[in-house]
Amino acid sequence: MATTAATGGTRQPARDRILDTAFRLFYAHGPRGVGVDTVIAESGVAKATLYKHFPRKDDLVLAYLDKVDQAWFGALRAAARDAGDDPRDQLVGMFDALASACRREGYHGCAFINTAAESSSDSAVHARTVEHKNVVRAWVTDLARRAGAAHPDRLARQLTLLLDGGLAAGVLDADPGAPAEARAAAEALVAAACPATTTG
Amino acid sequence: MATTAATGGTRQPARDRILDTAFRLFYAHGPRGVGVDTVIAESGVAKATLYKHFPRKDDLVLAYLDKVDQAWFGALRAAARDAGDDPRDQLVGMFDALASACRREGYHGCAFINTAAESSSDSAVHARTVEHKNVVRAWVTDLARRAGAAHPDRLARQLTLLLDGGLAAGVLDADPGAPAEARAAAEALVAAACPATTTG
DNA sequence: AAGCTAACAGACAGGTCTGTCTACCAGCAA
DNA sequence: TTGCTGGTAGACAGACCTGTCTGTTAGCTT
Repeated sequence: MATTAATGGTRQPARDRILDTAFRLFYAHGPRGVGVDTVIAESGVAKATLYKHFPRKDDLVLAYLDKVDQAWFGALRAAARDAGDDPRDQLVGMFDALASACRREGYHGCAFINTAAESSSDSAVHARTVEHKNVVRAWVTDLARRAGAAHPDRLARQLTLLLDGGLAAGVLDADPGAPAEARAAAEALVAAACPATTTG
Repeated sequence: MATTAATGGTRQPARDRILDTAFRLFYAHGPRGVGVDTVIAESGVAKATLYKHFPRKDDLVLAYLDKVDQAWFGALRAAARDAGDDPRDQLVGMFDALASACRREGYHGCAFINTAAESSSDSAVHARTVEHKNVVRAWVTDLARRAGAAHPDRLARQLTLLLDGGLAAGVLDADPGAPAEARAAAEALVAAACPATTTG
């Protein structure tokens, strides 16, 4: 009857179980749509334990956003890396991360945008969202610079607009038209902004 | 002390007052972030009156979305019309509606995306959002066809992606970089997709 | 064996939410 | 006068929310 061995062996630490559960529930219903009690019940944790690791619900929400940041930014970099060595291909290749995200069961759009939508503009959530988007855009800008874009910051802005638009549109229809067209548009914009130097 | 003449003359009908208040509050905080009691207090209406016109809160939310649809779609068409007679200019000109929306005090992103984010995928809100986006995209597709685009549906998809991306990004930074760059990207995509026939 | 840490279990307070209900009132038409 | 329509005012039920608190237990270290 030992609780820590109930599932047969070493269980995940309580903090990880809380965060994993919050990640799943918050993404599906929005942080405001999930009560702390539900997180507690589904993660099999005591209330005091949750409030020990995350004194306010907002702390849990921020930790959730950090987890999302790692996952999404990681997926973007992986997709770019898989596209080859040419930075121009990488700029287009990162849209593969968008396509596979939209395909995923239970896809519900950009967690940052969704969470920021239910928060005021001076909240910590809003600030964290701005920061996330800036980090991603800075990375894309660097890629655009290495791709030889005339105005790397402008190209990066355009591509991240397409990315955000694709994240939003991916919720609304099941057909993969949006991500595919986002990638096509990115190809056109990259081609127009980056003079081809290596191949004709 | 006559209540109907308290503001000095004929007051707006109760239904309009409710809807106007809901529009303002729902957009600012999200429907889930605004209680029915707040709408009642701020619109100066009795609870029974609100529930007479909108039996469920969800009915009020849908009416709110319809109001948003009229406003936003109307602004898009007006911006396109103001851009001149050439459909290619109109495709780019509609991005002026995005820019002025983002500039507006209290801008908080796309009401449809924000509301859908806090609703489940089988909700009426979700369906209404899909419908709205489809109507707008159909209109853009028609514009693209008249602009002589090789693939009007593809161009329309790309442009609406930029539009949605711009709506999302406009919440996050105050500087007008996003809408301006969305317009610039639209120009490039339109130019690439529509062969110039009238001018050289 | 003793003590510490981390977790479990769950009651509780105080507030907010939606939606229903009773009771009253003003204006208008028959 | 009578009755209808549309509105006001606000109590109420029942559920749910966050956050606090008391008490217990398992495992590790010394």
